[in-house]
Amino acid sequence: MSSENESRQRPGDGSPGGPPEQLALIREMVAEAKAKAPKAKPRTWRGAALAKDLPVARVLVNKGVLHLDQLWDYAVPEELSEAARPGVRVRVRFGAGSHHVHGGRREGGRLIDGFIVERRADTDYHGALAALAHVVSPEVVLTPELLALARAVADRYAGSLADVLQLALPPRNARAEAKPSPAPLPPPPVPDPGGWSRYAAGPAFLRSLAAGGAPRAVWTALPGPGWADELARVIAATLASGRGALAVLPDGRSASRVDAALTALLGEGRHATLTAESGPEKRYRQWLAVHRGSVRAVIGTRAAMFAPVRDLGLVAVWDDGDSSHSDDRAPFPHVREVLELRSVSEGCGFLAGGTGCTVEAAQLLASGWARPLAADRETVRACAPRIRTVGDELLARDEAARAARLPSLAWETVRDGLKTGPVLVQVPRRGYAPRLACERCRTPARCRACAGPLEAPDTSALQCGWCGRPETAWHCEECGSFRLRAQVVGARRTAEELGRAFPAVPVRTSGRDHVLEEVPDRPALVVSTPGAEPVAAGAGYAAALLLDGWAMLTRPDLRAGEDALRRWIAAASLVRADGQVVVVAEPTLRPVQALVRWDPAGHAARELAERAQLGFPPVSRMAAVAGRGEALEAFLDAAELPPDAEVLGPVPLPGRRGAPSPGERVLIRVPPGSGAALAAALKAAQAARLARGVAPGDAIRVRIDPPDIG
DNA sequence: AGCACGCCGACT
DNA sequence: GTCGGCGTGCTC
Repeated sequence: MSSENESRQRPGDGSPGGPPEQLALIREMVAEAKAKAPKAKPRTWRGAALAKDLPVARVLVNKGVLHLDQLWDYAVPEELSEAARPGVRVRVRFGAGSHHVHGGRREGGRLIDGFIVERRADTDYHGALAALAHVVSPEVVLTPELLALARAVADRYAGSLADVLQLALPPRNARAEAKPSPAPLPPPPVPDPGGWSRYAAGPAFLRSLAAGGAPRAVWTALPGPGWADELARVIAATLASGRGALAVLPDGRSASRVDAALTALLGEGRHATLTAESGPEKRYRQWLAVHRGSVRAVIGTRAAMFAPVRDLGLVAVWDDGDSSHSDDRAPFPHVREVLELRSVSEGCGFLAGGTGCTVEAAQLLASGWARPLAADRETVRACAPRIRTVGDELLARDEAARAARLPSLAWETVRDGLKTGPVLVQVPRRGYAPRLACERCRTPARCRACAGPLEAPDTSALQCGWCGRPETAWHCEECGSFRLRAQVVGARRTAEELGRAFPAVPVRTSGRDHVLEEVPDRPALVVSTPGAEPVAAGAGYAAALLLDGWAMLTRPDLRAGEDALRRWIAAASLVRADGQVVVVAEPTLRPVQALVRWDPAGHAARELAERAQLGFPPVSRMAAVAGRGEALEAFLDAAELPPDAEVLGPVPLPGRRGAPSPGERVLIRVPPGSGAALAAALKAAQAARLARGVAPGDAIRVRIDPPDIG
């Protein structure tokens, strides 16, 4: 015993003469001995006045570590009984501490945050309970709905409940909490369908929401700026039923468009915007206004997917293919998946909308879980600009074009477009890593064993990026060619040269570092990377040029085709209906053809069928498990994976220059229906491993639905 | 992860 | 006998 313990001796202990360390030790040993005996009744340490009613609080401690992912019982002192309601934030002592008896309380461990989940009469714990240290605030923030959602998300992603709650609940702010939230406004009237009358099933979807129904749909939005107003109308229709609504958008720009549309439709005060841009106090104030029910509708970016909207009638996600819908913190939940869970557990409507269509959304349609909201072909043709393609073989043959690095059709389109308005030029971002593909027909080179992407770690050898199997005799399955190619052209330079070619016209750029919101309806060249395209004032761009399709299509990613199409469609949607679009990409490729026909949903459906056949996500569920060799091997041996799980790899992970090797990675794939079992097995294995304690260098990283499958 | 426990070797 | 090494196990 140290002298520190001496100073902690209880004042007025009644044994002033005894050696304090030894007395403390004896007391502690007695207490521990008692603690070991099984007991039915809750006990706390002598001297603590226990709450008369329900003296046990089941607490979720705010520690993300998986092996502590469980509830802990604490004694409720009488003076905290009133405030210690289920759902409030508390502080508790947690951790193997010096178990001194002090003032009749057990002390030790550090004070950490937690939430009361339940009040109970008794405990299953065979030991003396520590007491709640204090109730942080009387605000009931962890509602049963939110707890159930967080649990479902934690299970889905093999993560801990505490980690999910960290994403779901903004940090408390006392000042925001002290202010009362305004009284809620009465439900607004049912809106008229507006642009929804362009979709066969649109008006019925609105009517169902307004009548209290829970319809589920995948919405392939028509090109043009109408989508924000249409999204506002489904929210208004849901509010009209007396229920709440939630819409999640990929970025602040798109969120503010819907915000403006909803304000135009319903005025201020009926909705809150939850985006990362607000500071902590405002953020918590907005969250509280939603939680307290004074605001029934939420528009926000991905953290808003957990927004505690009262009596939820509709959840909506816009552009679910955008990568920012995937959270970047453990356990990496995806907005669309979380909203699906909410739709089921809270019995509300669901809408996944976008000008494009993801394979996951196509799966919701294919399974019958959601219905399509799409315009007929004639309407699509009337709203979409004309799309033409220039293959780069043609580019290669066209001498003049090669000199200017631009095919003549593209040149003419830009020149003609600039006569009447702005012209958008979309160029891929730097750092796009192309994958290997057939030199002749551009079919991606895949492993013959598992259909993973082939990679060339050095110039001589080919191997599979998933299972590591070397490939020594590749030939193209499609055309029989034996030659591969991988190449990215200097896209930015092309755009610069384009600017020089039209010296009389201003060139504006929009990219990741500075994103333009809008450009005026005047002739200008607007060079933008995908996702950063400014909206053109008025009816839209006169023309668009989509450059370096090859680079977009050959990224080493399962989603390359889907993603390229999504980005092309998004850019082409900003072009007015009588405008022209030229895409520089091989016209026989499926995403290119889908763009020309303006058929993103058809493309996604075909992609889905193909992935089902090849055993790819989202038809199969995949998990990535990464770590250092021996640790990874031990983890996989210990994990009780479902019998139908297939382990691909391991393959070495690409290391950062100068950093120690990140180890190796396996992909684990299970057929439909075994996803939950896989997540559970990985979570259990991880928990068991962490409970034993491992060196930091031996950490195993588990990720369900890894985003970067080659 | 912490942090304290326990059971072994060198010291006043 | 006592101080302290870090192996191992628990945290309501």
